[in-house]
Amino acid sequence: MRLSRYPLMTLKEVPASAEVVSQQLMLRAGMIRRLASGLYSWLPLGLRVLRKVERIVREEMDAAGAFEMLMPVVQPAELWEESGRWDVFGPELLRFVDRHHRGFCLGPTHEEVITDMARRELRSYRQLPVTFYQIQTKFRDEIRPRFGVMRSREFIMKDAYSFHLDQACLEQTYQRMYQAYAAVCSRLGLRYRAVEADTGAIGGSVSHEFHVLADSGEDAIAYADGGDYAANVEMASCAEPAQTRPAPAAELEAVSTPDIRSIEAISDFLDVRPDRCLKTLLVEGVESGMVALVIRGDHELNPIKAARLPGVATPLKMAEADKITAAAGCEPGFLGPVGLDCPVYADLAVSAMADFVCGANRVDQHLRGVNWVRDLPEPQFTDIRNAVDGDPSPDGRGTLRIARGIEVGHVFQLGSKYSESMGATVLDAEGREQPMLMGCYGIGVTRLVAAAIEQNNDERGIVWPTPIAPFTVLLVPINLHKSPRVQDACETLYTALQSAGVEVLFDDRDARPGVKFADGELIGIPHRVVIGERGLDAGTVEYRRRDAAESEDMPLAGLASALAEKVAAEMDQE
RNA sequence: CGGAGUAUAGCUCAGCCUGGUAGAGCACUACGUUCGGGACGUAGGGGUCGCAGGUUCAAAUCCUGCUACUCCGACCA
Repeated sequence: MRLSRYPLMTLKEVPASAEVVSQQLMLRAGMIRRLASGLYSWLPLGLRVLRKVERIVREEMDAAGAFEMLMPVVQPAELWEESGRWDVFGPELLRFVDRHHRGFCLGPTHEEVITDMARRELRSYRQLPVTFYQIQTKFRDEIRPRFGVMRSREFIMKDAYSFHLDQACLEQTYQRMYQAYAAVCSRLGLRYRAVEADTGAIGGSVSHEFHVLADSGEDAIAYADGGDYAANVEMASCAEPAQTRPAPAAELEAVSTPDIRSIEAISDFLDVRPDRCLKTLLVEGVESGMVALVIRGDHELNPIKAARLPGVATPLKMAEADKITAAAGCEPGFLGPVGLDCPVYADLAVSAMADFVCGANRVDQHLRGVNWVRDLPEPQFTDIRNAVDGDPSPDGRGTLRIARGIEVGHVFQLGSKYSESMGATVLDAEGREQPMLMGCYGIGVTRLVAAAIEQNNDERGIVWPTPIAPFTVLLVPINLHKSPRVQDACETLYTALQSAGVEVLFDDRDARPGVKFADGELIGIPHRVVIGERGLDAGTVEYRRRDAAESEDMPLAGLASALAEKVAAEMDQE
């Protein structure tokens, strides 16, 4: 491609609205432009990358034995009513009516549509197992779209759905998909982790998320440094504390703590460490009442674990301030479990605490030297906190570390959730009707592009992994329009690279070299060749990898094939 | 949805407090000089100052309402 004819739309300045590097660089490199909140156009340069990611995903899906198809973006409301999700999905589902007043939605995912297809077309166990996938636009009316293409309302997803007669078969395909996802991530050149995950709105039992590691990631993941355990922090279970509870040593006493409401404040005020304090939270109960959740002062409540407790409303909802005052007789800052008239759950770590500090359920007062059994009955101890760095791994092997991740993929064993509600059955070998078991598997294709940038950039711009770079070789002439020798050498090399199948970008613009170098680095082309009079005298050109600090000379003779080899070697680096 | 903030040229922003004929840098057009790390000169084009109303002789500037966007808290590929 000749750059003089290519619509390269780079920006010198960072648009004010962009907050994460991937978004800044995608805008600056001219990959995307914003149309409205959470809606982006892909410019030619960005689309080249997107298509490459799609191609890799497609290849891995095909290799895993899945069949590509394409389903509509617009879906009829009836299907969603059948599965029961029309009422459950919430405002993220963009709904509308057509001219005949029939209800529709924009597909945020396609379980309903594929299950409808499956129940019509799959009648016999002999047709199973089978997996279908599509690479297609999804729409989710996110409350707050953020980070550019990373969390947009319209995005491209690869979604796959598998159908089975029995659990063993489902597990087999699940494993195969899991492997395919791992292959996609490594072919893309990404550092990633697969972790156990919550199933959320999609439903089902077993699920794993694939996270690209990046500090800007919205999720926290926990992984063992001495074993295989890895889970989303939402899911990571916490073991019972190793140490047993010491015997009470201090007297129970009430202390005046005027306007001291947070754990931090009370810890400073009384000079006790936060891990000697209790944090008491009131949440809505299943019926009108409330439930108290007690965790150690330095820990965080895990809302997913808490919502699973009997008697606690799902999803978890913190009690309103006025309800707390009515029930406990004080404001939220002074809550404690002593004398509280409602069910109390305390975290496992709390069971090992003695002589602790907690709120007195009276304004401006806390208790210190509090002990279970002696001062108040033991509550039910259970796991309700987030795992933290340094916790022992739940499987007993190694210590947990916490890292930030961008969720780029999610695989689920759905079981019969959709096939039962929508009547998707086949006849088994004995001629009996059986609901099919299903798996579903999603990859955020547009998000993968952003995640790749998030992980591969420097102060000058993007540093593309070769397999998804928009072009693989950048050809920069010096004084192209004045030197016939440079012009000849460039034209020859350009043609040779093209016939060697290399995606070469030839910067034949009438611009100064600095501009060309800056643009080339911004858009992240992995290999750069500079051709000038200087080198031609010696029969060499200057070569530099995008991620290298220094340039090196390469002989002009045989250059095209040497470069083609370099590129090919990096194309498939699993 | 709650809280905070912003809206002036294609982009980044100044001007607003203290009302008086719309500004800078970058980008764009033309010509010239320049040409190995985002050059320079000269000349240009481009704005109903988010929208609507009000106060005033006079509003980008003060007041009211609306809209859009951004940021902070509960969802997800």
